[in-house]
Amino acid sequence: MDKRTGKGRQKIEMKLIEDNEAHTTTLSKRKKGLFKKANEYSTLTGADVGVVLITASGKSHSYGSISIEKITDKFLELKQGDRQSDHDDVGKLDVFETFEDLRKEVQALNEKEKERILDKHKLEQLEAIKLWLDKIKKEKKRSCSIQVNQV
Amino acid sequence: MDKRTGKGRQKIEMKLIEDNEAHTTTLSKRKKGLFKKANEYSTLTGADVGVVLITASGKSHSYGSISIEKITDKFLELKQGDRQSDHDDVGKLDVFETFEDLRKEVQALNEKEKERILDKHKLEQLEAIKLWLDKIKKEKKRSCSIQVNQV
DNA sequence: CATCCTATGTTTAGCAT
DNA sequence: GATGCTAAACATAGGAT
Repeated sequence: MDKRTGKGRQKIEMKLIEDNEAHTTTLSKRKKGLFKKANEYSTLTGADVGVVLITASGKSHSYGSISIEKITDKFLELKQGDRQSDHDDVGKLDVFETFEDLRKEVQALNEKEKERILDKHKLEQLEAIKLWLDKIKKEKKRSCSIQVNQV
Repeated sequence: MDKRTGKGRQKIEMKLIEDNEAHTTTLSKRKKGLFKKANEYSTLTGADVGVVLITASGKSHSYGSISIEKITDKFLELKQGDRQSDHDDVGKLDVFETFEDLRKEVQALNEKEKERILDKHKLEQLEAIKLWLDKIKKEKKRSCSIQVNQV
């Protein structure tokens, strides 16, 4: 057979694709590629890396540079004892820090002078929540995923 | 400077590299790329995907993706104020208990510049990571079969 | 530190086995 | 399903800003 008939990689739409037979291979390849990237990152940096996939059908698959249990334990441990929040040295979004900040602010609002503390900054934050909710309401379709970059 | 002097991507050895300044950017890029792959996989398959990195220095970074429906459901559920629920992490209930009250005040002051400080992205991240953690906890509770590939 | 750029290494969509 | 192939899409090392 002519080996030159390959069409080469095609661009695909970044949205939910049916897990039909035609796509099964592609998805399998991507999972493999994802785990490979995780492994490479671990190798290059020496970091412990864990990847967990929970499929729509409820099956879970994971990759761990050590065991995924150890990864999750470590992670939860870090989160639990995390008050100092010094887990971000590459400028990524610190979700927990953000959350803690937000929570503290809200508690402060509850206990103290709401009007005073409810300054422009916090208003904008809350406004963002509102905007997000509105946005979600509009987006009825799934195919969207949420990203998290944490500490 | 001549823009055409770029050397292009070079092949690197797949081994631990020192996290010196020269490599910091590269590693940061790889982390970003890894998370992007995870996001793409989630988008294409609809699976929930979580990635955790724990660096040698003990700092953690993570990515998580969850379907927009789950995010929405969870968020609305939290908004309703289920105090008895066990998804008890870092006091998020406090946040949502006061959310409605605060939101009203926000609405009253609706004419502020909207997207500047805490963008909705961060909140999405916040919710997603917490949901993922909840999911992991549940998995651990049920002793659900998480497949592990040790390397 | 983030981001842009280039050139090139790597991944992978679509087919076929 | 896994593997092999091609070629286009994509990721990224090195360097500059």
